[in-house]
Amino acid sequence: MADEKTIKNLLQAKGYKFTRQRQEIYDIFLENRDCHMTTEEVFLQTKKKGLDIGIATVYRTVQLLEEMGLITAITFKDGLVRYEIRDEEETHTHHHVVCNECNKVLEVDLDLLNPLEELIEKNTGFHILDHNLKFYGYCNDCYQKVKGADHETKLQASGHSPRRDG
Amino acid sequence: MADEKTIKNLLQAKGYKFTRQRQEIYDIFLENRDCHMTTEEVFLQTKKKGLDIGIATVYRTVQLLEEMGLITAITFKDGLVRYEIRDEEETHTHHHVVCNECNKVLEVDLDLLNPLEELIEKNTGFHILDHNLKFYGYCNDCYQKVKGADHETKLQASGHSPRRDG
DNA sequence: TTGACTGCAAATCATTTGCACTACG
DNA sequence: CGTAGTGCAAATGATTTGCAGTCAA
Repeated sequence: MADEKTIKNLLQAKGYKFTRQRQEIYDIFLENRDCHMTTEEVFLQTKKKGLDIGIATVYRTVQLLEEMGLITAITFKDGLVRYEIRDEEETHTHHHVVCNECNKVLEVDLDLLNPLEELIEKNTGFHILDHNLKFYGYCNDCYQKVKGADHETKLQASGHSPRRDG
Repeated sequence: MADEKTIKNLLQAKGYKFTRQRQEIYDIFLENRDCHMTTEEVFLQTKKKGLDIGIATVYRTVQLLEEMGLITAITFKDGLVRYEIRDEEETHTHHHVVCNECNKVLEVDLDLLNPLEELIEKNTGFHILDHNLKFYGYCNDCYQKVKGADHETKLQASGHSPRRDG
């Protein structure tokens, strides 16, 4: 029971205190397994559930959970940091496919990078711990639209929605 | 001469005006082929060269250059957007290896994702245009240091330097 | 009891924008 | 000339932080 992996135990094992807020925020990640949420979105979830947590606490907790390895941060081209629950085993084979137009995110699970890491270690002298692979393009829906509107490339005041890389 | 790929021609071909500032900023990228610069850093380069360009213009120009495909944006775990010159041919096989400790960035050039994109397209219905692969770990120097200081994991006020993902 | 945790509001940092001015075409 | 581009300073948006009050251990 003491070594059961509840956030309570995990927090206490690292010398942190277990609080109502930390439990509630972690729950939100558990309840949203397939979502990539910004801190703001996590905060909105707490509101929706009628929980009373300040946004500063959400920021602090989300950082703490990431530091503890319970969630993972990702940044897509819109530049916002998003978080998702981290599955120990799956982590290394879990990649993202992102639509440049609507920002929809799909996940793919393929193991192809592990052997590669060895090669990189040999070539660079780096001690590789992790990797991060994202594919960008258009989802089927958006591709249909974009394909049509492709003549006469935008001139000046184009709506640059998706920008930064990730 | 008219179809030579100078920024002047490239800009004008897209209906943009050619200005001193745009030339000078693009030059900075040409002169810093192996660097991944934040907009701030590009701005500092202009200062160092005694050029007179406002930071807002640097932001605007860097976005323009990215939109035109002349430079590429990348975000590592520190959350800052960085840019580097884009080499048409190399782009698709150009990946980054980043040190979690000192943020040093190495580049590796390996073609292993192109065949994979087809597979992803088939499985997801996405129309893939690009991908982005980063490896994180410790460079040899930092690994030596970290290896030693590994007992007694940080308790509370730990210095969380590298954070967000990319 | 007491120091870690929280909430708020103010502060900070990167980036964007409004507007008057400048200069490319 | 007319409009896109520029520079400045103010505005914005995301995230962080100082501090006084709260609560877990």
